[in-house]
Amino acid sequence: MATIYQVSELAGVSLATVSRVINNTGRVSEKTKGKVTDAMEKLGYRPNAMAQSLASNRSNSIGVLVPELNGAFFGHLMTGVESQLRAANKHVIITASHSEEQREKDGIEFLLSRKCDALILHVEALSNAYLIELAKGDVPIFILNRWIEGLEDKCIYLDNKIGGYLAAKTVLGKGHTQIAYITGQEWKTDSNDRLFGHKAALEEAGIEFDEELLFHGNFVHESGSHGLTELLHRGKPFTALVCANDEMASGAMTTARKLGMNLPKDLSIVGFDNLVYASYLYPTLTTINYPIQQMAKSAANLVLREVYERANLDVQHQFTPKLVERNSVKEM
Amino acid sequence: MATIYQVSELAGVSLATVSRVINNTGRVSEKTKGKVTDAMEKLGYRPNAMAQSLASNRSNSIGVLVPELNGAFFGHLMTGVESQLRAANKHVIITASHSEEQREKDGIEFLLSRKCDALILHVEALSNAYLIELAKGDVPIFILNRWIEGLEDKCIYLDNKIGGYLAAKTVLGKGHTQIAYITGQEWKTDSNDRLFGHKAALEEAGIEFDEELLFHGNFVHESGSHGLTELLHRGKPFTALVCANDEMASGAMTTARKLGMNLPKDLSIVGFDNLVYASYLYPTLTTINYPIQQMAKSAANLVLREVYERANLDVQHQFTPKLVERNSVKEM
DNA sequence: AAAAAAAGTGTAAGCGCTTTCATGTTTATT
DNA sequence: AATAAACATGAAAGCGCTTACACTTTTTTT
Repeated sequence: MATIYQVSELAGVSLATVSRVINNTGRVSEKTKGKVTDAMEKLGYRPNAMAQSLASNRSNSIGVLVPELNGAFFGHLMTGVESQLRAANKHVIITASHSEEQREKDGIEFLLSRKCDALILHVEALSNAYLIELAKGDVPIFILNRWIEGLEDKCIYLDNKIGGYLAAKTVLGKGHTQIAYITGQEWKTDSNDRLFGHKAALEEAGIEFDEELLFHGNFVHESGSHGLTELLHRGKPFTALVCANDEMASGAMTTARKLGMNLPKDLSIVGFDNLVYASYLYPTLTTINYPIQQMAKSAANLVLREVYERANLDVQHQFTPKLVERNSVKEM
Repeated sequence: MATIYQVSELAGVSLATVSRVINNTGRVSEKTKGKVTDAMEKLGYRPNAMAQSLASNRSNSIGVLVPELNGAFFGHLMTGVESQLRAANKHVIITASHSEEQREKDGIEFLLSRKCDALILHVEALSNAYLIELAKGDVPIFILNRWIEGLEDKCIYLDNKIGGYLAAKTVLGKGHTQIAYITGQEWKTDSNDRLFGHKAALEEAGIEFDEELLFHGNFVHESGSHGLTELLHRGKPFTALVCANDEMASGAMTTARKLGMNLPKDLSIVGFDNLVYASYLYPTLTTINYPIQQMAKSAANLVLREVYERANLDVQHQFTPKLVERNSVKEM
């Protein structure tokens, strides 16, 4: 592999000049630039990213921490970040944390040791205090899908309350009044905000929220199944079920069918996230769209702007979810 | 950030000694090692990965190229690779190519410029010749989901022929004789192998393969929809439809339902891949399991063994798909 | 107890680049 | 034509680490 030294020799200029043309910094005459690019071409020269990083104290890499590498949701997140950053010739180092506090810490430590210029984090178990402390360090961090007081300008998040409100409104609007709800983990703000929105819509409609119609799930398919079974078992009637995410909604659908229910005739269901497969289900699932890819792009742009001083990048901090109406809610 | 120099000073030893304890190379007495680790601890020292790479000519990073970052299939691939490599304190740089030849080349070039120690590639558009040439370069490459003559020991792949055979056997075994087939792109070996297996099973059963019952899709949801519409339109009757992957199968299911068909009563369907959502569909989809995560782990182990000289790692080159029987195929 | 081998540690030369500062060369200004 | 400003280039000092080699000390062998 050719080095910058060989390029400089072939071009008949100094190292410094070659470096200038590589980075497009400082002044170089057109003529010299031509000689250098020719030499680079001829040698098939490719700068050594490690040496560049060491010398410039920039690694041009951005660490990304997500709970899982698989899963439709995080797939879109990664796609959004990677495509945007790659276009700027930066690269992403992705690692998974499985939503466990220790693994989230390890993941961050790992990315930090890799000398990332910035971190984009989708963390759930770590406390606000920890993140605020982390943000004081040398490496800028940006937080996806979470709002933290004091770190507002580092956060990109969705208004889950409105989402929860919209979901409830949908079934309410179709005349349902007996509405069950399957929520996610209590310690996740997403869960709480969605539930908060749900309750607000209920209250607005003059319907009292009934704890008996609430099941505490954990955002995975199975918990949607268990949830419906349990709710049915409690004996309190309901005509609609809103789930805090699509996965649980699909779990509930599977179980409903197993129990011989006819959907949406016997039960209306709405989800949250709008995963790809929401429209593959039967009936196709009415849900709340989570523009995660777009949000991830915003996060990438934020990094580009704050860390690499790129201009004219459009960054939006708060996003608003929208209803995606399909066929899983029937008119009463 | 503390440097190795400060550690050596605090510990009262030389740089070389500190380096030895960091890397666990060469000999260091227990006593000295203790002093060094204490000093590292006290300073919160974290080696600068860039400097290490530059000096050792090892980046400890492995490049991974996949068509998409989202999508259930590649999610599992990435999970398999990342978890295994991360455990070995290596890190992965993931980039997406969208199955286009130029972007696959660009992706590889990009990873190479990052000084990856090895590349794990899931490429589709690049020719065998190109890959064979690439393999001659300095950076070892490993190929996932493809078998290339001359690169056998760099490849980890699935026997798609058996998979196609199994899928056909399933419907055949239930008494179906009029079987339609939706295939993927002709230039993808996966498509061809699966179709090959399909035809073999048919032949074995004494059934002639009918071109009229074959639709050329492209592995995405919509093409399953179009496929079924078109096949139905041709007028040739069939009681079973086997699709070259689950995505197309789910597309076909959506359309079947839209046309008022009752599944699996009016049409039996089988897929391929066993994506997570295959069991969320209605009816739950009978399909062929693609152990991609396990295969990805094998690829990671292969890298660890070949590039980082780790021993005792279990590497399997060829995998055999298995049938996952669910409810989308009815007994004739 | 002397010789040989092994163990433990340090010195110093890079790895391939960026960047500051100095210097030489043009071009514009009066 | 003399002077100042702007432009173009090079020399050299690192960035934080690894590693070949040399050297000293300890242990083993005879």
